[in-house]
Amino acid sequence: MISIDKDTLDSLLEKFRNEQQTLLPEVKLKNIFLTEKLRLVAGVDTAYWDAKDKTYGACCIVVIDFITHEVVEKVNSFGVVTIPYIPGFLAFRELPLIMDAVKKLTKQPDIYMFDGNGYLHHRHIGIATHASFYVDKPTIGVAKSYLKIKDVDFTMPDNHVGAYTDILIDNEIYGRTLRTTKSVKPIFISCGNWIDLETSTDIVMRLINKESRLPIPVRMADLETHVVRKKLQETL
DNA sequence: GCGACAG
DNA sequence: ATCTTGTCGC
Repeated sequence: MISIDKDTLDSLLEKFRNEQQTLLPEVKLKNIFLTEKLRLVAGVDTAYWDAKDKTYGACCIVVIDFITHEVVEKVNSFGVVTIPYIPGFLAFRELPLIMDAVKKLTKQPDIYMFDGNGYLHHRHIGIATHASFYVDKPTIGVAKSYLKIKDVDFTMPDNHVGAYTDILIDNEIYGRTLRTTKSVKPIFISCGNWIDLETSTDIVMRLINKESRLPIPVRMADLETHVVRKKLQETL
């Protein structure tokens, strides 16, 4: 339902590329925290629907206790979404609602996990990395499918929990596939910012249960967006 | 023109 | 992402 004329879209893309280029030098793939001290992990996801010739979005953030896996807090935001989905520019579509939700948090997460890529991006600024500069916390990218970069495919990991294969492009590790559940498609993990890939993988694996191949915070945020959307479709 | 395409 | 039921396999 989103329609933008070509010139407007082109100028937007130009602006988006510049912002990604500007942020790139600030990305640091080193931990700025101790895993042993992690307490609150946030999962972020967004759902969409069309109504009245407009596209709406609902963003949910679920904060989980890293040790007990208890839900510590849930917040959401919603509204009209005007930026279309463009592969490689997901952050520009989702960040507005994400930040509206972040502002409602009363607890401050130690780390955020996003539904999408981080460093595993043609310019290394996928949504997880991009969002880190706005939430000012370490982030991890967790994607359910692979967005091909420079025509490089990924190698399927072995069929056992914890198996992984790194995604090497131009002699650099962009991210990795990770088998979180046996006989289920792997997910794609990548650093967001201020964290390394080993730690990202470790944190994700420690938040997996038999309910889903996705880590608990992201899975719960995903489910929550569906609940919120249904409620809003009946109300609004 | 055709295929690809995080969410 | 979203539209959608049953069904094959571990």
